Amino acid sequence: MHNNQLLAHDMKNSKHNCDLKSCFLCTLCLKEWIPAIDAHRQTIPVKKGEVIFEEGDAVKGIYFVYEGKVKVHKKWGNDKGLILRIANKGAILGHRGLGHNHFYPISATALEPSSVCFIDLDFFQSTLKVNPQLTYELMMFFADELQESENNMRNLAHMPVKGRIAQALLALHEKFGSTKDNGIDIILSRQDLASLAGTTYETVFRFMNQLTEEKIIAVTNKNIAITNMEKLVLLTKEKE
Amino acid sequence: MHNNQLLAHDMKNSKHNCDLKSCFLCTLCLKEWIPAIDAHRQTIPVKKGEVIFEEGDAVKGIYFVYEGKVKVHKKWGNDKGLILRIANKGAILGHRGLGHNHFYPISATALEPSSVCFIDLDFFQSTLKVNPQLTYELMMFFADELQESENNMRNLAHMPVKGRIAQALLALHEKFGSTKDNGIDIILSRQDLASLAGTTYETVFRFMNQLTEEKIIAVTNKNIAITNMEKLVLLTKEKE
DNA sequence: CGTAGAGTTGACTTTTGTCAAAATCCGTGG
DNA sequence: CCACGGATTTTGACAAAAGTCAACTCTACG
Repeated sequence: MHNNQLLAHDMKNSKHNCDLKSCFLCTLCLKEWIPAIDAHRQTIPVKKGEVIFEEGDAVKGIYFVYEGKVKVHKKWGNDKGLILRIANKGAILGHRGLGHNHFYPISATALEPSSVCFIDLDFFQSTLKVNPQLTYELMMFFADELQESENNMRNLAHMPVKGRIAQALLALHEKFGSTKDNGIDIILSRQDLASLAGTTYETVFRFMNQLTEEKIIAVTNKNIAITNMEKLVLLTKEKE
Repeated sequence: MHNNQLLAHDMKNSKHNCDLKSCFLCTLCLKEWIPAIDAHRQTIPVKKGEVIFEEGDAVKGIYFVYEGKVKVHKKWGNDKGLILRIANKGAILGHRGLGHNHFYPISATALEPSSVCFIDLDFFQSTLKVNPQLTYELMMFFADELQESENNMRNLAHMPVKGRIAQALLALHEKFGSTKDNGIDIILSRQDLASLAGTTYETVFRFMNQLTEEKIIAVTNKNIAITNMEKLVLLTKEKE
């Protein structure tokens, strides 16, 4: 059903009718700029597992997630990595490519079939120039992201793995909400979960088992449900 | 000798004569705004070890470092912590207090006798409003900081302690340069070094010894000199 | 039906943190 | 100038946490 919306978007691009709430840019840009945005926008469908851009690529522009979920991650060696965040519908992507380094410092890979909107850098920067309010909001957004990132840094440095996994699960629950059967509304491989918590596959596996035995979570068919929020929260506090 | 400059600053604040290069705001603000800045600026001397603001404090404004070095850190429990960065002369401080959370997410503590400039939030925000260029630069600055922070995150997650310490030493050398006798131009307690590398006191201690034995660094009177840059760099690459 | 990738498990090693105790440095007041 | 108390430094023994490796199973999917 959102698909229709997207189609409408692409078909008659004379009219700007994307869901305002789902696009950072749209919610903030000037009314008179909207037709220009439509002309410069490119909607790109991405398959599950498809790479949208990769660490080291030259920055060509920025993206917005219209539909689906996209992981933003950094590589480490060839198998390991770290997921910095998961971009949901409406999120901005590739903004780390602003700044003075003109290569993406991170990769973006779709976790599910998704649809992203691409806006080339030149145009985006002109938009920023004519719209200080947008620049201001973007700055605030960066400030918030920086805070979050630094929180995560501290956790990574001092919280034991178990706590980090608990934290990751709580964050996912917070961010993606739950389905009717109370499961977190996202399906992640154990590998991705490991990358999110900054640990290894096997370690995640074992702790997930342990959490299940302790009836803190319940896993049914790849879907994780939190059954004892209090205990999970406690785990993030341990050793504080 | 820079002291004179600061004194001049305070004495006759009708004239704006701080070293432009040493103040983020000054280098970017509008000429006509400068007298207003002077009127709103407050130069504050801080003693070594003195806390400039603390995690959880309400955000009153932002700071610039005129002179000295200030660590920006997050607490964890009552003894441990994590140093996020060390602000040098000219650096902005407390900008993390922008964003939507109106409490500082971090603390700032002077590492040496320093002098900081305080600008209240209201005034700073009005400056941003009349000066989109400043907002833009600030956004870029945030983008850069975010990149750096996320780099550090990955390192914290996957680089072994030895590599992180090596990394920290290299970063310090890069940032603070060296004195004539080739030592890194900053004096840090082992505890601070530990917090910077995200590890414990004793671990830092042992590795510093090891690095000294391997003739990679040399420590004389609290001052650390890198004597074998190549090997140090190698340590940061291990296991990649 | 076979293969690749994800999940499962156990045994083992290494790294790193913790604790505790001694040694040393340093500023202050006598 | 010295003695004192507190902080920092130094060291060792030990424990726990977490990663590595290897093998085996399951499942989806062409």
